Amino acid sequence: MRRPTLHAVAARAGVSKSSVSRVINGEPTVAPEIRQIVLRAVNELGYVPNGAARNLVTQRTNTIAIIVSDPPAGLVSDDPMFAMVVRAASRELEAAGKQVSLVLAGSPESRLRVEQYVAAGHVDGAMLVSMDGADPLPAMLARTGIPVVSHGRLATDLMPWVDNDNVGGATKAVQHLLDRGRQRIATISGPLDMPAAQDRLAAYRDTLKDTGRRSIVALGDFTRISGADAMRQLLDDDPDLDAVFAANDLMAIGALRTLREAGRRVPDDVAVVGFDDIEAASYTAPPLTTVRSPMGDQATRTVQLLLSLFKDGSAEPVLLPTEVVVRESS
Amino acid sequence: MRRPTLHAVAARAGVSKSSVSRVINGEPTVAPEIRQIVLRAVNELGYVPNGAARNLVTQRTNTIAIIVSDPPAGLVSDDPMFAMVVRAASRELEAAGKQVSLVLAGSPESRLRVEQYVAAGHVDGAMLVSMDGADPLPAMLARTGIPVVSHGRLATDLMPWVDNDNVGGATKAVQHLLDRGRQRIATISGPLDMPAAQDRLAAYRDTLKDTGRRSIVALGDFTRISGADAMRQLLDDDPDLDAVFAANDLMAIGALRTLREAGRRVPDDVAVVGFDDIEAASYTAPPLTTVRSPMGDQATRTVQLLLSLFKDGSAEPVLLPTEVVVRESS
DNA sequence: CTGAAAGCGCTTACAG
DNA sequence: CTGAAAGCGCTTACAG
Repeated sequence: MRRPTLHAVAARAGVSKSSVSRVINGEPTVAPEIRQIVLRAVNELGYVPNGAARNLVTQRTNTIAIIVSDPPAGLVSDDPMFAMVVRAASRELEAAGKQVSLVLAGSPESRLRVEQYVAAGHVDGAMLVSMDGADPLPAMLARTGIPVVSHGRLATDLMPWVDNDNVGGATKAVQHLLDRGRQRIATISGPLDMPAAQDRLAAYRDTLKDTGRRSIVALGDFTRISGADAMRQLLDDDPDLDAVFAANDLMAIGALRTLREAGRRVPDDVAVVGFDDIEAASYTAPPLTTVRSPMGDQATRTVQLLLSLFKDGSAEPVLLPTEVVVRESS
Repeated sequence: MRRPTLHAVAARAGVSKSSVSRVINGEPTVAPEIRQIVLRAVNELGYVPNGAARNLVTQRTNTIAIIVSDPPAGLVSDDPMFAMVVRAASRELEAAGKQVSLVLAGSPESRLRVEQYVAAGHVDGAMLVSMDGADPLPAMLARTGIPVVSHGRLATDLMPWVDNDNVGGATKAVQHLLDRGRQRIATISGPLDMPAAQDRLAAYRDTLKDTGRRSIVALGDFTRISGADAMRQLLDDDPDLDAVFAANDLMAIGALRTLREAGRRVPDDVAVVGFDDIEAASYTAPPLTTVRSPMGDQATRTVQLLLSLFKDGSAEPVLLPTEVVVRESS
């Protein structure tokens, strides 16, 4: 059995399709008795308007794409931040009556698919998540002309974004370690093609330089295992280090495991500070000192930015303040 | 500037719309020279077919909904399993040329929205994630007549599903603790309206009963904090317990924290076993013994099940084998 | 306030 | 192999 159409409802109610359409869309210029009759017919037939037909004629889809730049290795989507972002954004979009289309753009081919998808008019706007500096996707999407925002600062000035104050947060983290009297403070950096990693590393370097200390840097990719590996390398390079600032909590968790295996006590021998304040940070042994963005949901704000873009046609980037949450690891 | 239409391409190429359509859709019955001309016009104009128009006429959308039953508290989406499921499913669907529509259905209102959304023909099929036994959504969706599968066994027989062998896995976990010589084995259960939690608890009870031991049960909701709380309660109830089987890794992580705070050594005083083998299980102190489904991606299989449903019209439930991964916590 | 008509941008029998 | 025509199911000026 086919689904009933507007035509069927009109026939049953004995009115024109125009009137049915008006009732369905809640237009005020409909006589109460007609509204009644139509609503009854709608209920009796279980009518639901066809989405494709509606999209075609209104030229809108009420759908927003969440486009996540997830490398083949799945670095991004294994991060608890990914789930938080997707959830918070979904909620906010649902509250605004929008549908969510999730697109994981990993390979170059899938990037092409994304472009086609957007160009086909499937979505009214898009939110980019976790784009690295070299990614061609932001430029592609900006070219399509639909409203786009980025969750996370972009290297280029293609669209408004919402980000944590990475520089401020990392500065506070390193300052905290200095305040604790730590002398040899190392860092585990994120992948340097990502602005967040760049900012956190730069802040680390600058803060140490102000005190005349030298930087001790190992490179990770924001995963636990990379943090563990980087920590091992740092201990090799400088066995006397007494503190490490990891550019995110996952790498800090990896570093904690390496320190435990190496017999270093935390925080007695080595203090550890992370970044993000994911839920797991409260459950490490010892619980992890880290940097949190207290304004809460960057993702929620990103969605709001997108919505304001629809309303006002333009929007300014947003930088959310960050703060150190001191626990027992430092 | 409007986007170019099929009509514009036809005009530029000097052929009919039919021919352009055939070229776009790769139909073989097109003369090579016409194909050339059309493709050139497509490129010159940057033509991309309008998705809504296509959906309307073909009565298909090439879109699959991933519908996640996420309670207001966000229990599900904070779970690393959520991210894994979404990622694996997205990949598999993309490989099959499908778009992904992500729907988080928490409140009763949003369930209604989901029904409308599906009834509006926005998706060709759906994959349900983490439905509890009382959820009306599966029945709703089964009624719509579109192909639907469930990631996780359903209490009712409404659609095919893919699940881990929860009973087998939990049985092996408890057996493992018995083999280690543990005498008083407690469990932290998941929420009992979820089939996975029911199965794991039942298997725990049955395995212990076979040895004449009594069950020691505390209730959690699959979150870390609930595991921590439940562990505290278990220690109150039975200070002499020497092992605990948590129904998922997150609760096991919470239990580890409580044990640490209570001064119990793991595994010397209390052995701990989890379930799922999430990445974090390798990073706890000590690393967590847990149950893994080695066939890997339940989500990938669920998508494959859905695709086979499209092809064959029917499909059988799939149960994936599980195995214990022994680490240092037991 | 209501209805007939046009049109959104495609695909797909049907003739030729 | 190609094109003219119908039609997918809606919304929206336009008359009345």
